[in-house]
Formats: sequence, C-alpha cells, structure tokens
Amino acid sequence: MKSKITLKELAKLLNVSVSTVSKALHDSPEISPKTSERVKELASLHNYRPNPVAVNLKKSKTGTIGVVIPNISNSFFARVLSGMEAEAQKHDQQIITYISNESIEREKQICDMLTSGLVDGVLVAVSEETQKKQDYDHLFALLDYEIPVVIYDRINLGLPADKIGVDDEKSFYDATKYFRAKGIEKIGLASAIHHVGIGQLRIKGYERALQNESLALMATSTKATDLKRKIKELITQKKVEALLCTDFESAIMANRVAYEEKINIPEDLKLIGYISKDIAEFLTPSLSYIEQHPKELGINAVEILNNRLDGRYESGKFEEKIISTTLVHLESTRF
Amino acid sequence: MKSKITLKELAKLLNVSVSTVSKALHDSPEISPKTSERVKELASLHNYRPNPVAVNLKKSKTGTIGVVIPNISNSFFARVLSGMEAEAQKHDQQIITYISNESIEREKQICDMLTSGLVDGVLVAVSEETQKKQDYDHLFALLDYEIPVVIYDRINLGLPADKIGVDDEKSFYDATKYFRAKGIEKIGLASAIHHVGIGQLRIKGYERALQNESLALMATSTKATDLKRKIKELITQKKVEALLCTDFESAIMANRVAYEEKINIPEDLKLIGYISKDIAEFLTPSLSYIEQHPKELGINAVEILNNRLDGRYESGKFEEKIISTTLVHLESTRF
DNA sequence: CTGAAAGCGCTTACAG
DNA sequence: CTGAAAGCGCTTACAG
Repeated sequence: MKSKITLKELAKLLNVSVSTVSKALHDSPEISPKTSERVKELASLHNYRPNPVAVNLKKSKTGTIGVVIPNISNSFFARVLSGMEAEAQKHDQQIITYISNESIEREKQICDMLTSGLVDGVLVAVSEETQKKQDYDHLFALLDYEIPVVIYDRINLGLPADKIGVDDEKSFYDATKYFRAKGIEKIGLASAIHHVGIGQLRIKGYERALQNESLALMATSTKATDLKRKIKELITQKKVEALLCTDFESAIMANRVAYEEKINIPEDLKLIGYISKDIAEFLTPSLSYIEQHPKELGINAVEILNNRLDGRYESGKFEEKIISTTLVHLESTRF
Repeated sequence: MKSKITLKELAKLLNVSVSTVSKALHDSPEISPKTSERVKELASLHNYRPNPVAVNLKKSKTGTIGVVIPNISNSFFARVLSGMEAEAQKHDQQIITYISNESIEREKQICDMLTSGLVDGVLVAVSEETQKKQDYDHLFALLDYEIPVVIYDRINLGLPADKIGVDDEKSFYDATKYFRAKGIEKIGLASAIHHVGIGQLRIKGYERALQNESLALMATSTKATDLKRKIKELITQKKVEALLCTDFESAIMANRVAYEEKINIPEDLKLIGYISKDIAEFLTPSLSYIEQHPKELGINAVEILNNRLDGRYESGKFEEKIISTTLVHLESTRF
C-alpha cells in the first residue's frame, strides 16, 4: 500500500527544501549531481509521481482534450476516437469523451460545462439537430472563452474554427463516374442523411457527375419505412442498375430490399455504401464502400488542435484540412 | 471575449475578500443576504466559473474516471462507454477514455500513467492478451495506490476488485436448451474467443445444456481461415441444424459460409450470435442475438465505482453484479 | 457578518 | 548550489 508521496514529504525525508527536490527531479543544472542523485533515488524508491492536478494548476492548463461525439455506436466515430486517443497519448494528453446523441440540448450542456475550463481545447462533430437548427451559439461561447475548437467530419458549416474533414463530394462524384465508365445508365442514390451537411455534399457530387439533373434517381428519407418504400421503388420499378448509399442506414436498407425482392447483388444491382470497413466486409455479399480513414481523421484533429494550442497557427486564420477517401471494391460492385 | 475571471478579481471589483466571495457563491449562511446578492450578480454578469483544476486540487480529487476499453470498434464497448458517460454526467464526473487495443503492453502503460493520480477511479475490461498471460500486476499497482478499480464485462478472472458483468454462461445454456426444446438434435457452436474468459463461459453454458459432452460440435479458432474451414465442416458435413456463435467474428463467418454454400437460414440452419442489436437487425436475414444491455452495464460500472469512492461499500469486500442477457429472436431462428 | 491565514501540491524567479 | 517566498485558484477553519 504505497499511497502517494508528495514533494514535501520527500524533502523532509532528505532534509532538503521542496524547491531542491523539485529542481532535482527536473534535472535542473542548479542542483549538484550528488543531491540530484540522492533525490532521484528516494523518489524512485517511493515511486514518486507528481500530482498532475497540482502541476496543471501551476501551469494553467488541464492537459486534457474534450471530444464531442454525436453517436458512438457509429463505428466511424468510434474509430475517429481511437485515432484521437492514440495521438493524444503521444503528447501526454488525456481525452475526455462526451456523447451528444445527436441532440443540440446535450451539446449545449456539454459546451457550457467546457467553458469552465475543464479542457485545453475541444474537438467536435456537430449534432444533426444542431445542423438543422443552425444554432451555433454554444460553440461561439467556447471560442469566447478562448478555448480552441476543431470541427471534425461534419465541417460543412460556417464556423470560424479549424476544421478537418473528408472529401465527401468528390467521393460520390468519383463513384458515379466509375459506374458511368462501366456503361451503367441508371444510377440511383439512397440517403437517410440528405438533410445534413455531409449528406448534401455527397448528393452534390452525385448530381455533378450525372451532369444532366433529370437523370437523378433518388430515394431519401429519415424515416426507415419511407426510405424502404422509396428504395424498393427505385430498384423494382425504376430499375436502377447501380445504387450509391450515403450512409449506413440506406446502405443496409438497400441490401435488405434486394434480399427481400430476390434481386441479386452484384448481378442485377451494384451497390456502394458509405459504411465502415468492418461491416462492409462481412455483409453477404460484401459491400463495396468508401473508406474515410477515420483513424487518420482523429489523429489529424488532435494535431491541428495542438498546433493551435502551441501557437503554430496565425490567430484569426483557420486551418481546413481534407482527407481523401478511397473507394474499396468488394463483391457488390463485381462486374 | 470574456476570458475567465477569477475569485480574486471578483473580490477586488466588489471590495470584499476572496473568502467572502467564495462563501457567497456557495450559499454559506455566514454571509449576509445583501452581500451574497451583490456577489452573485457580478459573478453571473462576468459569467464566473470556478476553475475546476483549482477546486480539484483543494479537494484532493480529480472529478474524473478512467475507462480502459480493449477495442472501441466493437460496438458493444462503444455502447458500454455511452452508458458510462451518461451516468458520469449525472455526477459531474468526466470520462477519460483509453484504448488498449487488446494489448497488454498498452494496458500497462495506461495503468502506469493512472497511478500518478489522473483519475479518481478506473473502469477496465482486461485485454485478451492480458487474460492469456494472466499477468495482472499493473492492475494490482492501481489498487496499491488506492485507486479503486471496477472490472467490467470480462470479469472471469481472480482479481480482488468490484465487478460488473453479464450472465455469459446462462445465456448459452438457455439458448441451447431453447433449440433442444424445439426438437433440434445437432446443435453446434462456433467461437473465435474460446481462449478468453467470456468465451469459455459461453462454451461452458452450451456444454452444460447438452449434458452429454459427446454431443458437442464445435468450431473454434482465432484464425479466420481456420475458423471458416471448421464452420464449413460443421455445416456441410456434420450437418448441424443450429449454430450458436460466441462472438461477432464467428457469427458473421457462419452467415458468410451459409451464403457461400447456399444453405438457407433459417430453413436449413438456425443461427444465434453474440452480436450487437444494430448489426443483427440489418443482416440478411436478420440474426437472432443475445442482447447484453451494454448501456446498463456501463451505467452500473460507474454506479459501483461511485459507491466505492463514497465509502458505501465495506473495504476488503467486493461487489459483483451480473446483468441478465436477453435472447432476441429475429429471422435466423424462425421455425 | 467579514476577512486573514493556511493549505491543496506543485514550479520558478529571486536571494544568499 | 540551496532555500525561502510567491503564486497557480480555490476552500474552509478560525479570529474578530
């Protein structure tokens, strides 16, 4: 039971002052080698660890990064978090996790708490509800308190903050062009997130690639039953030969509808989804997907925050970094 | 730009002492109503928030809980985390997340950091590697430093700590009995986690329900290709009519093999898997699963930790709580 | 009812 | 080379 020893106790045991002990442990050149050694020996004997709370108070920082995640069950965000954790670890920073559950109410509570100075900076993916209402006051509050904010993933909103995202538009532009090049005429799109920024960008990429907007064949709804009906229509009546899905829900629904309607993938219908690798690979058939490199996104978010904290960016100017997605072909796009 | 104001500054503006301000803000009866009101008014005008680092130093605590997660991509753990976050929130505690990636090395690093007093307590699901090596020194170190530990989910190990888990054995016992009651003779089991505690418990439940051990038909391997081969053998040669899968990997593999071998689920093969609701529902066909109530598990973990921290448990005696699983029938067990 | 003082555990400029 | 002092921002027992 080696309950934690303090500098003061160490000093007493060694018959030196607290300052001497502190300096010795920090390899200050002010301290004589002998003293330094004595101090270190006793410190390691007692397994001395400086109290991080005291150190942080002294240094006026927290050593901590707040991360706001809209939905942790979404494995994309889980992977982003793991990237953040890995990068923070390198800088001896701790990641405090907050889950907004796509609720603006919760997001506000979180930001309000954070203004008290619990963290040195915050990484946030704005909730769907917040995007719909376009109410960003709570984020501005953070900025007001001089707490740096990095917006990640859902960056398509007008906030004066550093951002790190993914080339959502280009990904679907490229995917659509891919089907075109393969000679497919009827290319459809399904979306349960057409109302939020990233959904809109993906749709925009699709439409831009089609050139002629009248070619667009879209099934969009946030309600599962409606979405299902619309996808079914697209597949069975409009006879689309390829379908791009902007999100997990629509991808899985498309797969489901094909299964129920006995439509063979990829023979009768090619499918591409914006879903995670670990799910894509295990579906039957496996589903071609757009890899967003979530871990890199998380790493970058922390890097950008630290650049900001360490003053490596000009204040008033904001960084915006885009990570390239990759289209990974699995069985569902086999020709 | 309302950069944070301190007690001292507030006191100066009001021409009173720091102690008076502090007491007023805490509704101390020592302070006169008038003073109290003046103080509060100015405080709210300046949006005063006590510096949490200073408060924590004073109170000798951190207000923080460390959570060690073996694998965040596993949506079970993601959901556990969300339960923990929700419960911590209620007590104004922050969740610091650490991801061990099933590595004992990383787990040791994390525990070592935590002994310095970054958190008031830790919630840990021990990594697979740690279980294999049965090396728990780093966890004992935490205990040595009087940092309470709650083991969650993977509790089948001899550690003197509070625990919260799931009735792994019973779940598979019940599932096996269920198939028995339906008149199924050949009930198989597939596992990629037969070497770790929870896997062993699930297998034990299965074997106990079979009574006659010679009836056991098992496909176990941590290597995907081997597991696939063995499952294929179970399905095509041993002709099992029902298969219990102890984990995501084996469940998805079984589904995959059935798909490739053109074996119909549920007509020719019933399937039950230990996988998450959000995946189970979307597979084709949807996969009957054992619901582990991860969010409740997370909530309970934090509750237990707080009981321990607040001295509501006798020291030296440990709490062990088991959450009941639920077998949820979807398409893959339709008779 | 108000305030001075001590202290939580550190770090660091300054004096000797 | 060592130590006393001030201070990070609070809280709280104690004195007046």
